[in-house]
Amino acid sequence: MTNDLRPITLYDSRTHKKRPFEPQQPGKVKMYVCGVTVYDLTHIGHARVFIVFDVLYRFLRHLGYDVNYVRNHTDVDDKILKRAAEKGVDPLELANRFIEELDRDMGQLGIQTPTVEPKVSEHIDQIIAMNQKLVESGHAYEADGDVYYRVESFEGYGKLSKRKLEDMEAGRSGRVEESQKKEHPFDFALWKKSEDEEIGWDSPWGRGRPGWHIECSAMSMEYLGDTLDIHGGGRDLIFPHHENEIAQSEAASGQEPFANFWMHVGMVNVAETTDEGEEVVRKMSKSLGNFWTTRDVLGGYHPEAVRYFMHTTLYRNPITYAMANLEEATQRMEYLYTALQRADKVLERGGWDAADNPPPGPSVSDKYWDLVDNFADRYQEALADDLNTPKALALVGEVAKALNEATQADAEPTEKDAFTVYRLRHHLMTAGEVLGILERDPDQGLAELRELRLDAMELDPQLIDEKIAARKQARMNKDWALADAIRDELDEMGVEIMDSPEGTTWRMK
RNA sequence: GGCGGCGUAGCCAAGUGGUAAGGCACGGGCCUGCAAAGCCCUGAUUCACCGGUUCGAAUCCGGUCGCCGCCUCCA
Repeated sequence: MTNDLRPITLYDSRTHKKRPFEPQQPGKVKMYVCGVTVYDLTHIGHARVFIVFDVLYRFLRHLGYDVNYVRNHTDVDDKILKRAAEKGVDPLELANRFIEELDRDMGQLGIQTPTVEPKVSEHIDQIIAMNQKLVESGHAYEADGDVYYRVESFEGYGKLSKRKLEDMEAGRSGRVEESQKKEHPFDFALWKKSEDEEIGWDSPWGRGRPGWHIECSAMSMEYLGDTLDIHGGGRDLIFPHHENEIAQSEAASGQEPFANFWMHVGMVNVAETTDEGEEVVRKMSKSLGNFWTTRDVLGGYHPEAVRYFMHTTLYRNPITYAMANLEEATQRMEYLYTALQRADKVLERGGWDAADNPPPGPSVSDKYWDLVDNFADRYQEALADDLNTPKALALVGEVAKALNEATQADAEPTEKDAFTVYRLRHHLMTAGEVLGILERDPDQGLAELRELRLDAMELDPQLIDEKIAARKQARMNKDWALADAIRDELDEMGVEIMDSPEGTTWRMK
C-alpha cells in the first residue's frame, strides 16, 4: 500500500533544514527539475544535476513511490538566439540539435528519461496566459512591448535566497540589464519584444518571446499543478531563477508554497594552476571557460565511473573534477565488477548460475547472515537520509568485500556457500540499480572499462591476447624466465595480468 | 557592502550532542613458480584556532583566521 512506503528525509534549501519528506498525495511525487538552455553541448556540471535527480528518481521508485518527474528543455532564450544568429541557423533547429546531443550524452550516462520533458517553444500559450494573469493582478506591467514582473508587489520576494531587495547591490555582479523601462532595477522580463528578424509569437503585447524564468513556472504548473513536492536544480539557480519562479508562481496561483522542498545540487569545481603556479579550485562555468563537456569526459572515462565519482560526495556539497578522482572511481568500478565476476565463476564452478539455475536457499553462511539479512534496510536508510550516496557506496564496498572473501576458495562451493554468494551478489546488483552503476554484465563492464584506457594508450587488444597465449605456453613448459619476461613486457605497456584457476585475465593499470 | 556554505588522517570523504564510516596512497602478512588480483592487519587520544554551554561537543553558542559560492549569462 502506498501509505506505508518507507519515509525519507530531504534537505530543503528554502528552510535550510532536513525534514521528513511528505508528498501531498501519499505515495505520489511531483518533481520538477530545471534542465538546460540548449545552445551548446552539456558540461559535467549539468551531468551532475542530471545524475543526482536520476538517483532520486530511481530511489523513490525503488521504494514504491509513483513519481511524476518533469525536466524541461529551455529552447527559447537569448543565448540561443545569439548563437543561432552567429551560425546563421534557425534558433529552434539549433536548440533541437543540442537536445539531441544532450539525449545522447545523458543516455550514455544511464540517465533515465523523465516522465515529461517539455520545451518552451511548445508552451507559449501557457506562458502568455500566466503573464496575462500577472498583469491583471498588478504583479506585472507592460512597457513598450515588454512585460516585467514587479518585484515590489510580492511581499515574499527574496525568501528563498534569503536576501532583501534593499540589501542587494544592483550591478554587483556587473551583469545588470540596463533598462529605462523598468520601475525597479530588479524587475525582470516575463516577455520580451521581438524585432522583425527575431523569433517571436503574437501576444496581447505584440510580437515577442518569453523571458528567462517564466517558462519553468508555466510548464511545471501545466504538468504538476500549483504546488510541487520537489523542485530541483543547480545551486547557482537559487538566485535569481528560482527566486523569480516563486514570485511568479505564487502570485499567479495564489497558492503558497510553490514547492514544498527545494533541492539544490552543489557546483562542480575544477582545479587550475594560476600563472604564478598556484593551485586554485574554482567553479566550473562557461563564462570562465574552464569547463569540461560531458562528451569529453565520456571520451576518457566510463559512464559508470563518472557516476561513481559523483556519488562519492554528498550532492549538496561542491565536488572537484580531477583526473585522479575519476581514475580512482574507475578503479572502484573495476573492483566491484571483479567481485561480481568472481561470484559468477564460483556459482558456475558449483554448477549454478545467477539467472536460470540459482543455488537452492534459504541457508546462508553464519558469517554473512547479518549482512545478507540487513543490507537492504541499511542501504535504504543511507539513501533515505537526504540521498547520502557516500554512505551508500561504503555499504556497496562492504558487500563487495564480503563477496570477495566468500569467493576466496578455489574449491567447488557447497550449496550453502553458493547460496551465500548468490545472495550477496543480488544485493550488490540491487544497490547498483539505484545508483545507476553495475548495470552491465561483469565481463562486459570490465571490458568497457579497460577499453577506454586501451584507446588512450593506443594498444591493440589482439597483441595482448597473443602475448598472454605465449606466456601460457611458457608457463606450461615451466620456462619461468620467459613467462616473466613476457609479463614484464606487458607491464611496461600498462597491462596487468591476473592468473586464476579459470585462466589469465588482464586489465589496464 | 549583503546573504549563504565550507575547514575531519598524506589525499578524497561520511558523521551535526554520547565518545571519529568508507575509499585511495603507504607499510606488514596470507595466497602465488614469482607476480597481479583478492583477503587479513596497520593509521586521527582527535575533527582550522580561541573561549563558553553540558555529566558529555567534530557536532550547540560567541569570537578569530583561511577558503568558496551567490547578489539578474550561469547546472
